[in-house]
Amino acid sequence: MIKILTEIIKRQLGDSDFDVRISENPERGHLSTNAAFVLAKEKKSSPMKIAEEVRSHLRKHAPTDFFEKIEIVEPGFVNIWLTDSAIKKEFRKIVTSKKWGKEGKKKETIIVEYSAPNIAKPMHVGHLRSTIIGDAVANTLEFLGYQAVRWNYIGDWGTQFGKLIVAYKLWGDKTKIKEDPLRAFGELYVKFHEEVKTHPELDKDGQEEFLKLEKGNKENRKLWIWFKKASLKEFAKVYDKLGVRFNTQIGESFFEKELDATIDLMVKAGIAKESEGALIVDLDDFGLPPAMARKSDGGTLYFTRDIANIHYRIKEYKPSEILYVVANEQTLHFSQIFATAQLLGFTGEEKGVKPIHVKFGLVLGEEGKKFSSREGRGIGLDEMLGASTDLAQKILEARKTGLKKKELKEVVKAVGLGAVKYNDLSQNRMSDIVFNWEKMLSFEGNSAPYLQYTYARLKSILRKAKRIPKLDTSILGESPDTAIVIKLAEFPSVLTRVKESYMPHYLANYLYELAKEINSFYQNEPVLSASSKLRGVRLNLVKASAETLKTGLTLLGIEAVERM
RNA sequence: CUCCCCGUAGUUCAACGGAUAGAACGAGGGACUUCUAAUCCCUAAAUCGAGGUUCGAUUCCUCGCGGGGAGACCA
Repeated sequence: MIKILTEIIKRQLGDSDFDVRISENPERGHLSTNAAFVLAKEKKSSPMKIAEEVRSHLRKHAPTDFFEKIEIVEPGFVNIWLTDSAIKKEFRKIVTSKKWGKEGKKKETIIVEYSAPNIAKPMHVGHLRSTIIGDAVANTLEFLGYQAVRWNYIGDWGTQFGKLIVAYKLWGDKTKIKEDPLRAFGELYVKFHEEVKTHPELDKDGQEEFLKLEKGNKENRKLWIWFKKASLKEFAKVYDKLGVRFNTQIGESFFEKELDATIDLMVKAGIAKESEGALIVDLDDFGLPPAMARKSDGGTLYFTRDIANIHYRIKEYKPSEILYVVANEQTLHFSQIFATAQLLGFTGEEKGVKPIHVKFGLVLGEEGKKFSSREGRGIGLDEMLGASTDLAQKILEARKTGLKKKELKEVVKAVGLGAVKYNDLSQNRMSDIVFNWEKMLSFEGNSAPYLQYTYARLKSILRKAKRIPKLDTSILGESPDTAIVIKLAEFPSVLTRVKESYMPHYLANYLYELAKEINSFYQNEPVLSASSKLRGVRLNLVKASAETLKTGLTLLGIEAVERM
């Protein structure tokens, strides 16, 4: 409905960045738009005049019997009242659609790189952000019909492995690694960086060991394979717990063979030059510091591999967009990658590929400082999930839900995990998150358990109703009922917004608003005991709301539970 | 020194250039014989500062201030 009106205005008056939204106040109708202001600025005309045009175009091109009233308010707002019949029709559309908001298959492929842990370091809350944001983005893209390539770009190459090899040779403990590889690697990593402070020559040793690894040294190669295998196994467990999946886990090492060719490409294109023994790409024209493609000892860097990577991705998948769901701190790196890719002719207007850094703020410790894996600080994922599920367990047991053991376990898992995910996804991804146990473990108010609880309550009503009658809108109730229909009608445009901005918190916020409205609704308006016709309408309303909540939660990677 | 992100109730966050700046937690008050009180209803409480652009600025621009991050041989 919102999309239809937006389309009409766009077709008649121009494709600009205005919006049609639900009015905040019933005095301003059901819907309102700022189109007149936006278009007036472009056409250098007066908003009031354009508003008149908007009104007449809407009247002419919308389905018949759609508007009750279209009002123009100084200095150019357009407020729309829909007819009962238009609202009923929309309601019918929502109820009869197989999955409300889902769109048909599209041809575009979009690569989403997310999670991307380093095998020499344990995952921490920072990786968690990338993983859940990326997962939510990829889910939404697929729901909207795009081909999403879920890519876990494993950090399995680079000087860090030289360092790890040095550390292992000096202090490594085989049995410890076998017991808990990620913890053991983490400890070695921390130890190395501690020792470097007093023995700076270790850094050089690390670089040498990495160079040996790059050149194919057998012993280092063997160690590296062992480290990688052990880590991947642990990662798989984590992803399983999180309920996250990928299409590919191709990591940095995959591009090892292509690095010479990539460097060649840069040299031939005339964008790489020698400097102090290293090879650098000058990016002055982009206002960026130069990027290093090859170290003075001949070793390669993250930058080199990412260039090879973007080249490969474009050739292999012909994507329309490549999303890098990576923390804010790497902004400079991606600016350099994107600039270089453009210089090499991989991307650009006419190529049809848009690389996008979907960046997000850091997770800061409770004291507001960065978690540093070099110093071994930070909160582990297990610790977080553990605390969260423990609390869910405690609350559920106290509630005497009568759930069977097996079901209880599943609900505990869904609630515990959901709370952690939602805590992250409900916030604008740009801002830093100050890690806060109290907030993360808040199962009230704006939280995943609130949404899950709302869903469970709605399902409970539906269960008690036994049968959901076919929708008969002849008496769609007044304001509280129609307000919810209109809220449901907003869902598709929310998804569009998530796609355009890659901000899943718009969806989280929408679900919260919807849940609040429907909660308030059934608190005040009887469903089961309403007169038979109204009961039918309301049951359908409850059903549609429940389904939309479930769809939205699923897109966020959060499970909806039937009872809790 | 340069660049990037952020700055909104006591706290943690919303507000896609729009109309009266919304929530949650916390504080105070109220609602379970009635579809699960992880709920609902009510009250108090905020835009870092100074300029500018605009019919209209929390939002855009400039300059400050404060916090976080990044700045060639890590990723």
